[in-house]
Amino acid sequence: MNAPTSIKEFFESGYRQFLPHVSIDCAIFGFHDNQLKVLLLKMKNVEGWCLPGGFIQWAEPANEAAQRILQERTGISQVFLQQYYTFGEPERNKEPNLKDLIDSLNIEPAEDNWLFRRTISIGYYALVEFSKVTPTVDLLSDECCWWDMHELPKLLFDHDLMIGQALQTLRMQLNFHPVGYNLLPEKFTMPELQKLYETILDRPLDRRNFQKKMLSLRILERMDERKSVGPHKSPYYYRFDKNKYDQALQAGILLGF
Amino acid sequence: MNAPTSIKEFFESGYRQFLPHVSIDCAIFGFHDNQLKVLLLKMKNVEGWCLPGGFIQWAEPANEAAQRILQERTGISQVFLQQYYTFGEPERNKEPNLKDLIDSLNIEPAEDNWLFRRTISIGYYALVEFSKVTPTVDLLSDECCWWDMHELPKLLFDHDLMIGQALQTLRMQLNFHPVGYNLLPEKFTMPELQKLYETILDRPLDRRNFQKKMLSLRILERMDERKSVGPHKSPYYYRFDKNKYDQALQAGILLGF
DNA sequence: TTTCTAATGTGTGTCAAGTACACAATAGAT
DNA sequence: ATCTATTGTGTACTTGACACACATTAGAAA
Repeated sequence: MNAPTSIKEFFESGYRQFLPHVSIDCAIFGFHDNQLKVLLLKMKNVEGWCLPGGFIQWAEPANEAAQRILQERTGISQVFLQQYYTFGEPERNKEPNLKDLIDSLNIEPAEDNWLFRRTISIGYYALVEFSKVTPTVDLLSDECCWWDMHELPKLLFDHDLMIGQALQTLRMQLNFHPVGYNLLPEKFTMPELQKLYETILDRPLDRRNFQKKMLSLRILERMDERKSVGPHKSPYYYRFDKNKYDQALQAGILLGF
Repeated sequence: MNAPTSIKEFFESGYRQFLPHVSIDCAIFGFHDNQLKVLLLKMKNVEGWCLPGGFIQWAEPANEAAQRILQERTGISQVFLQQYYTFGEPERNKEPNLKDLIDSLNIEPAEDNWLFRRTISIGYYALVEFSKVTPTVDLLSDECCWWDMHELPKLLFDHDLMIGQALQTLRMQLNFHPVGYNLLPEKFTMPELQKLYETILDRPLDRRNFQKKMLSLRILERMDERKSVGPHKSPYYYRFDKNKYDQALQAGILLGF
C-alpha cells in the first residue's frame, strides 16, 4: 500500500489505509552554523508552520510509522528516533481549522470527515546529521526547511508545545545518548562538539573540563588531521569509535553533562 | 455521560462515548509488607490478568481519562500519575482473542466490532498509598487485587511488557520524584523508607549512607514519636514536609539514589 | 534486676567526579 | 619577526558517593 497521491483521495479514503484518531509528529533536530535546527513544514494556504507528521498504517507498528515519516521528509533512515510523549488534549487539532486549507483546494469533505475529528498524536524526536538531509514537502505542504530553534516561526496546533517538550526531553536524555554521533558529521573538532552541547543545554561549558570529560568516556578517537580555522592553534579532528561506544554502553558509562 | 452499564451496551455503542483505537492502561504501584505491589484485574471467563485500563471519552483529555480510570479502580484521586510510554504494536491486543469472553456472555458482536480492531494504548504509572485503595472491579473483570511484583500471575496482551517498562521508568525517575511521599503513609520510619527504595531498585542500600542522603535533602521532618518494633532501639517517625519539598524542587535538588 | 541481642543513631576516612583556574603552544595576520 | 586568538594540557579545591566503626537502646531471656 502506497501513500495517497492526492489530497482529495487522502481526505476521502485515507482512513482505509490509516488508523484514524491517532497521528505521529516528529521533531527532527539538526545542527548547523553552531545552531540547533528543527525541520518544519509550511502548510499550503495556511499561515503557519508545523512538524513533519503523518498517520499509522493499519498493519504498521507506530515506531515504524515514525521511521517512515522521517524517511519521507528527510531521505534518511536508521537514525536516532525516540518516542517522548503522547499529546492527548481533545482540542489540540481543532485550531486552526483545516477547512480554510480545504476551501482553497476545491475539495469538499464532510463535517465529520475523519481528519476533522479528534486526533491524539504520538510525539517522536530525531537527531539527524544536517548535511545528509534533503528536506521534502508532503502532500499538504509547499515548503520544508530548517529553522533555528531560537527563531521559530508561527506554529500551528500545539506544535510549539511539542517542540518545547522534545527539547526538554533531549536535554534530560543528553547524558544517556551519543548526541554528537547523531548530530555531527563523521569527523568534528572538540570545539564543535562543545558548541553542540552548549546549544542544546543553552549554557556555557568550561572548555577544559568538557574536553577532559569527553575524552574520559573513551568513545572518541583523535585523528592525525587538524582543522584550519584561523590565525591560531588548529584543533584536532575527532570521530566516534563505534566499538568503544558499544563497550561504554555495555559498561553503563554515561555520556555528556 | 456516564460509564456504560452493561457489556452488551459497551460492545455495541461504546464508540459513541469513547474514542476508538486508543486506550489507556495504568500500572498502579503500592507498597505493603515490604513489597512492591501492582493492582491487577482478573478478566471474566478468561485465564489471565491485566492492568486497569479504559478508553478516553470524546471530549476528555487523555490525562484526565487516566485519572478517572485510576479513581474508578482504587477510589482515590489526586495521586502521582504519569504517562510513560505509548504502545503501538499492531498485534498487541489481538491475543488472546476476546471472543472467548464474549461467547461466555451471550452477546454477539460483529467481526469488525470497534473493540476488536487495532488499539494503541497510552501507558501511565501511578504511585498510591496502599492502605487508602479500595480495589474495585470493572465491567469486564470479576476480581481486582494487589499482586506482588515478584510473583505476578499470567498476564494478558502485552501487559507484562507494560509493567516491566513502568517499573523501569519508575527506577529511572526515582531520583526526581518524592516516591516516599506517594507510596508511604503520612508517618514512616527511616528503615521503612529505605526498604521502599531497596524494593524498587531491587538492590540493598547502605543504611547509614541512605539516612545521611535522605536527611541532606531537607525534605523530611523528624517527629518526637518513635515506633516500637522489637527488642532493640526504636526508630523515629518521619514525615514529608511539603513546604520544604517544594523549596527543594525549586532549588533543583534531586531526590533519592 | 541483670544480661543479652538485634536494630538504630551518629561519625569518620577514602576515593572519584565535578569545578575553577593557569600556562604553554601555535597558525595565520600584520 | 611580532602579535593575537584559540587550542592542548595540567593543577588545586570542593562535593558527593561509598565503605566502614562504634555507641545507644527496647524488649526478651536469664
